[in-house]
Amino acid sequence: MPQASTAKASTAPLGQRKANGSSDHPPSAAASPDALADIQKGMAGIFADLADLLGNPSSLGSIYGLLFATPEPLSMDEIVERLDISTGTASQGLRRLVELDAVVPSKGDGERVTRYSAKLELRPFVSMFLNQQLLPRLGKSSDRLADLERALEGLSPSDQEILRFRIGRAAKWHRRAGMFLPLIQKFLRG
Amino acid sequence: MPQASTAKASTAPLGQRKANGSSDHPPSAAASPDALADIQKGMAGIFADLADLLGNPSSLGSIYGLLFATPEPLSMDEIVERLDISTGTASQGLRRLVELDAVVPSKGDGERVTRYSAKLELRPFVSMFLNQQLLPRLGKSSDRLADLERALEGLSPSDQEILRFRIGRAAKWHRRAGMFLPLIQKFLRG
DNA sequence: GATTCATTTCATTTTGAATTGAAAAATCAC
DNA sequence: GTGATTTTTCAATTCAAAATGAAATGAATC
Repeated sequence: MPQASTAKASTAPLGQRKANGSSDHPPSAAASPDALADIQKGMAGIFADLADLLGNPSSLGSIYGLLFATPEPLSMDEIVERLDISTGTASQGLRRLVELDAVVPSKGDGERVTRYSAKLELRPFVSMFLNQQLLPRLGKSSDRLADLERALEGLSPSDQEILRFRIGRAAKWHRRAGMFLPLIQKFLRG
Repeated sequence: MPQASTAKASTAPLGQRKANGSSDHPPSAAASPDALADIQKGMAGIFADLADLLGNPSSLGSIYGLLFATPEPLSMDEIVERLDISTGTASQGLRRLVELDAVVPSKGDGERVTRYSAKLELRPFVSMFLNQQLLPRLGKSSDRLADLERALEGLSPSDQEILRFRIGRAAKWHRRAGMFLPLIQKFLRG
């Protein structure tokens, strides 16, 4: 993975947060010059890893993580700047996240730019994986196993017995996995 | 899971992703010149995809699939030949599979070569993923979330409130995931 | 010990998904 | 409409992971 990930003290593209000047933060301990930026970076990193784990480009996760940790909606430009990614990556990533219903675009009144904010349920992020990666693949594998079962006929009787048992085992496991997925989905929901 | 490979059509050195060897329809009678080889190829392909899905090199799956569909143990050379992979890949893949307890090596009497056969439970293959990919990563993310929670103190009160809520949400989800994993493990076992 | 074959190691190469970036297209203000 | 700005598209590039293959190592036999 090129960049993103591994939250660290950064190479600084995070930079400024508008408004806020510097006047008000009376709470107890003051930490970084810009604690919010640090948190945003951290979240971007965490979600980048998650995306990667689920087989998605980590940039998807970075963008979502940034939005997740940002109170007000951000424009694509701001995202590009803060994450130090290209416009292409941002554009495609945002499109995908909107499709997944993990991020919401909004265009305020006479505004020219579209701004994006994260939906706060994490489910879309995971469901996306289950529905778009796991399910289709399991389905395809099951079909292929069925094909193999049919191909058994061409074998010698002894091989046929052995292989029938083994293919059956694999098929059974697939079925089992296919039954658990919806269960997991339900669990995520509740 | 690192990559999402989405089965390729061309340049397919590893386990034949598509069944269709050359003549694949005679539903009842003997079809291919070597039906066993076809089934082995098919299994290699299926497990290659599974390995890929779980974030492992697909060669791991190819090897396991081949062994799974082979009645008698195979030597490394035979594996190299049948899957058309390099000795290096075979050596490392076998080592890993043995570590995972998914494959068993054996050296018969005065034999010179080590032969390998697949354990028929599929669990090791999946547990490996859960234990080596998911669990460690979730653990790391949880730690990082805890760090972020601590960093909240540097924020303005309003941001602090918003972010505390959001980080809490992410943390809650992590905890939830952490609880489900063992449950899934148990399910796989039963 | 010397020989032969099996296996591991690891520097190099390949591969392919992710990313870039600049040009094209779309969108909006006026 | 024109001009200015935002967004999308996509060929080219990048880069990390996977695979290669040959040399080094190990193991068994005589």
